[in-house]
Amino acid sequence: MISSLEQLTPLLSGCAQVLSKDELKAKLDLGRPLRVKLGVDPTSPDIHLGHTVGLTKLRQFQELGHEAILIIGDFTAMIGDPSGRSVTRPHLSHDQVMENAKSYQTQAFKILDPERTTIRFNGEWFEAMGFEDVIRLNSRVTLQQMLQREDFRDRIDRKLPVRAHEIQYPIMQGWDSVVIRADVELGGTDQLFNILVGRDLQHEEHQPQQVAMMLPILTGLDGVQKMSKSLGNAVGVAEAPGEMFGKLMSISDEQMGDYYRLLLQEELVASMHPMEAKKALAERLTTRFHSAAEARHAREEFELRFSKKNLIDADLPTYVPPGDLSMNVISLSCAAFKDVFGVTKSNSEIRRLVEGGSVSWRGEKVTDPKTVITIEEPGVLKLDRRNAVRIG
RNA sequence: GGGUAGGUACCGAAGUGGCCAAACGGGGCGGACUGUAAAUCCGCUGGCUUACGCCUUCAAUGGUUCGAAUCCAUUCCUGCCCA
Repeated sequence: MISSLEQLTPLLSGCAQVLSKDELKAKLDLGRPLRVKLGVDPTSPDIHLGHTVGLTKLRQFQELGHEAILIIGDFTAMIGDPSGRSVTRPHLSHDQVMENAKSYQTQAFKILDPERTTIRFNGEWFEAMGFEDVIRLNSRVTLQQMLQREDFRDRIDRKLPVRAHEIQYPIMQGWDSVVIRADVELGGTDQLFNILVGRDLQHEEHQPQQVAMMLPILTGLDGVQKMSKSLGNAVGVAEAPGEMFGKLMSISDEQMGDYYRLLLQEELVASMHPMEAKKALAERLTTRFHSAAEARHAREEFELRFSKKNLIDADLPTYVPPGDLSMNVISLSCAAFKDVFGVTKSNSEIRRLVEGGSVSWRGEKVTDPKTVITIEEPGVLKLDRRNAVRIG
């Protein structure tokens, strides 16, 4: 194992905050592999780029010879982390959670080294707890402590409900640290409070306290909010290469620096044209989760379709209408959306698209919803900003 | 348990008997412009219908009325104050 000082620099890079660096240094000086914890709640079946920030840091620890402990919060997922939320999360059933957990693991191993990863489900210890144990655990913290949290504060100020179970979340996350005797816990900056509760509980249990390592939060495609599947602004690691590339091309220039730093672990070259920088980013990330060839292809397709606006030569899905060769634009579009993209849109929705000038047939805009399209020979039907199909 | 203020579309928020599919703002979608960036401008934003129009929606259920998001009753939910 390389010296603690040599490890310290790469480990600290990219961190938003570390409590404390001295403690981390001291732990590294112990000369043994550290137990590094990262918790994820499988609230949806897919991991997105936001998750990969922490996973990548964890991978870095692994490469330096430390022990990665990935906590799958099968139990905590049912409660939902109130961090950064202004509303109570919906409950998930345990079955749903376990289903999600499965794909989470496989996707997490796109980044982590499976050989050197310990996976623990926190249901393992929480399910075994009786009410008495829960009460005893709760007696370790004060309500005032829990209410210090900004998101609770905020909700109280805004006169929104805060459910009693929500304040359990930090306690549970903290207890995970006690159970696995974590040396370090990784998390986004919004996890600060939860991670500190872990330290408190470890102290109560007469354990050495974990170091809190906070990574910056990756913003989603909207450029404002934290990347999250439920906000619909996420790029999933299992998404198709073309999807992934395209989504990454839609991030704002302001976000690019963060994306470079947090996902590629390097600095954005300021002199680069933003569009080129973005294409490079998209291609590299697509390569990471797919392959260089697929990423290359995604880029070429993107340039063809969106930069050159050449839909004719683009690699579009084909839709063959079942019977009629003459169809109303709306019916045709509706069927294409459904059969090709699996998206069900109402006729009204499609009429709006048509009237809004989004739909075109063989390069000609169709703005009259009454238009009947006659398919004499194959052609391209553009549906909206990003979707088009070849008909015939 | 008592008092009190509330529950309106994705969110915030008007509306308090007909002119309400419901103002306004945000968000979202589409268009123009572009680099699927930002900014700006324009349009759309319950469903069905070529259309006249019809249907479902203002926490839930029942009622009053020619007519209800609006009035009444009951129920459920939330905030605040008191105990």
